[in-house]
Amino acid sequence: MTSSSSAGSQGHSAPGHSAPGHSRDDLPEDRELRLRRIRHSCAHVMAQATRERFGSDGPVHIATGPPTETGFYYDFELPRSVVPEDLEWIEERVKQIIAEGHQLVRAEVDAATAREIFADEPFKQEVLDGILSGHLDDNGALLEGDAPVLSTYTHNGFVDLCAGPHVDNTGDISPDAVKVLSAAGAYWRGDEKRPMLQRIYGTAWESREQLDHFLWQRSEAERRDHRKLGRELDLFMFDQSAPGMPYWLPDGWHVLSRLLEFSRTEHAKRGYREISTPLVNEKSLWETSGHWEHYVDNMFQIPIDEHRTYGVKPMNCPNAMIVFNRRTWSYRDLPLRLSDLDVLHRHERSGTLQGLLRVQSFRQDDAHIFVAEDEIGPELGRIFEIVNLFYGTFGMEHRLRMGTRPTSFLGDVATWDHAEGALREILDGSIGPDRYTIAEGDGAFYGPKIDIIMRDALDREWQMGTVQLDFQLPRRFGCTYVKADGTRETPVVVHRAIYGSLERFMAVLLEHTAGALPPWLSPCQVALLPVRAEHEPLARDIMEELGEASILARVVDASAGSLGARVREARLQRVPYMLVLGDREVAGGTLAVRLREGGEVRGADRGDAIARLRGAIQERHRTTDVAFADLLTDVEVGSPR
RNA sequence: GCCGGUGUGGCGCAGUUGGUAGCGCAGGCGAUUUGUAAUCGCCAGGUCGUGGGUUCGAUCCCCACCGCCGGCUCCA
Repeated sequence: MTSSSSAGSQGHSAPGHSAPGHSRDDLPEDRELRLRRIRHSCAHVMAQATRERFGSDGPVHIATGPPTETGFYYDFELPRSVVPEDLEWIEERVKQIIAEGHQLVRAEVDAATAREIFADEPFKQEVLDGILSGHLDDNGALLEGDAPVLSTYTHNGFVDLCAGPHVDNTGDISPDAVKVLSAAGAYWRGDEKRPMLQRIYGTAWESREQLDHFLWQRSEAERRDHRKLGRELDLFMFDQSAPGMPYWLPDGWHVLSRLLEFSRTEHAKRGYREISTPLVNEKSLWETSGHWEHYVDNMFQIPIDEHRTYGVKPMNCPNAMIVFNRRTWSYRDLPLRLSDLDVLHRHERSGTLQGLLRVQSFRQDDAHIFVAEDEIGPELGRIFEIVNLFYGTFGMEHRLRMGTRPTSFLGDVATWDHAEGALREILDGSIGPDRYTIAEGDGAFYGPKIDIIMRDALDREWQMGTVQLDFQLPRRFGCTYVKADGTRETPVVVHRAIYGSLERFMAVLLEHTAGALPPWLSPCQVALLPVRAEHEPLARDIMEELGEASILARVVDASAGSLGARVREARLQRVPYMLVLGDREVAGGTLAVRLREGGEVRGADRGDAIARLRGAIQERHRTTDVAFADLLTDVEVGSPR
């Protein structure tokens, strides 16, 4: 896990915000275990309450109910849909049962007894099938070794098949630290071909304060939702006629363009050459690439007549192969680095779109590198230098995940082992052995990969950048280069994107910064606020000087409202710097600089202040205070509002 | 695609037990010329997501479709 501070997304005061409810010598693992026990037990209690609630309407079948990172859920097959009143009722009942203080009694049972106890529970029978066959645990995951012991936990007459652990007594749980949150559908065993069950989510903590803190965090997340910020800051929009296809508005497009510009500049320095290729290609290209076989469901198709169909590109790689194949290459030309920032379209199943996080049209800072097999390692090193530069620049928390050979794969094991070894080596060297995870079998079918994972405001994880090794596409397209001995060899292709989808990156960036973008990305970097109309000439004069220093400024005239109103508006728009211009500034020839992150410098030398603004922007500082730190007497760190 | 919810002026929301709708902010106009988070007044703006059905009459009831929200599945 690579992390560092983010621009102003922290530092709010909150109910119970200061280290909720655990002492200093309290080990994190102990706390985790206690929470797991509480939550797991809450799931059982909720299952009992739910059965009571729905029992009169028809049969209730319980499935499984594990603890989660912040709470718990339980899956049921119910005689009718869950409505909000049900959740209220269930929550009250859960609290009641907890308060009654029931023992949770563990019992080990043999298979026949277990079958008997859960005779009316088809899902439990299936769980038993799995456990007894010795292959699956109750989440359906593969197990190693002997079949485990079967155990049940019973409280208040409610029996559940469960390995535990649980609290000893429901009295160990604080009823007012438990809340039933929501209901949603979920497939049995996560398999869309199996029945849809109803899942009820809840959250549970050690204390009321911890619960309040959690709920406060959720409301904060709502405030930082990039969709909301996109509207408020007028960055992007959607229209019903193009679901999941963002319209980038002037300010939003400005930000996105700066991101692209940064990418272009840094890649050009490193030998990447940018290309742009057709948006649509005739179907035969997609047949060659294998997309028509493996990816049609995600492709927009354009039928031209009964003989021809075009496919809108969901990826850039096939066209990169075509570009490569236009001539003969020597080993001296490798690695050949072709970047491509074109728009891609992927048709997604309805119900999966999520603001900018999951869209149907987007662009990637994509590149395809044609490389000789023995050059993979060094090239990966160069890629991770870019990764570190980018993610260091934004200072956003992320983690890396390596995906290894899947069960169904192309090519031979030796090549895979070699590639995985190269990836691992580069990760250990440039990131650190403990700073990435391995997802066994999670690689692409054509090669292993490393993904950059980030979290959104609601703590959901998203794949951002990716680095993938591909041994298959160059083969399918007959790509070759001439080796020193005159023979031909197929190059390996490295697919890589650093931001990943620019749209998704923008979403996460907005949520991490709560809209307070780093000044170098801001569509307006400085707001010039003349106190009265007579100060407007000074404002225009300064704007011109800022313009010469490549600083984006806007004058907000006095006619736009009181100074207070204009300051408020500038803050809501997250403008990084505000210059209030009045009599004092006219008289002294100085500037009063107010910083978005808090703090103000009055009487600053005009030339010096502008130089500092320019420096902060050019150096891509993440917050406004860095460049003025030595001048500030009272710096508050925190996001606006 | 599946489960549940939802759709009223640019945004955030009321509302009509069925008789074609209001509020705040934003916007326009006028007054106010203001030293760091909202100056005051007036005005304008909506075929209540779309298409069917029931009804004398539908924004409200029913059906279908579309979008959006939360999950599941899938994924950058």
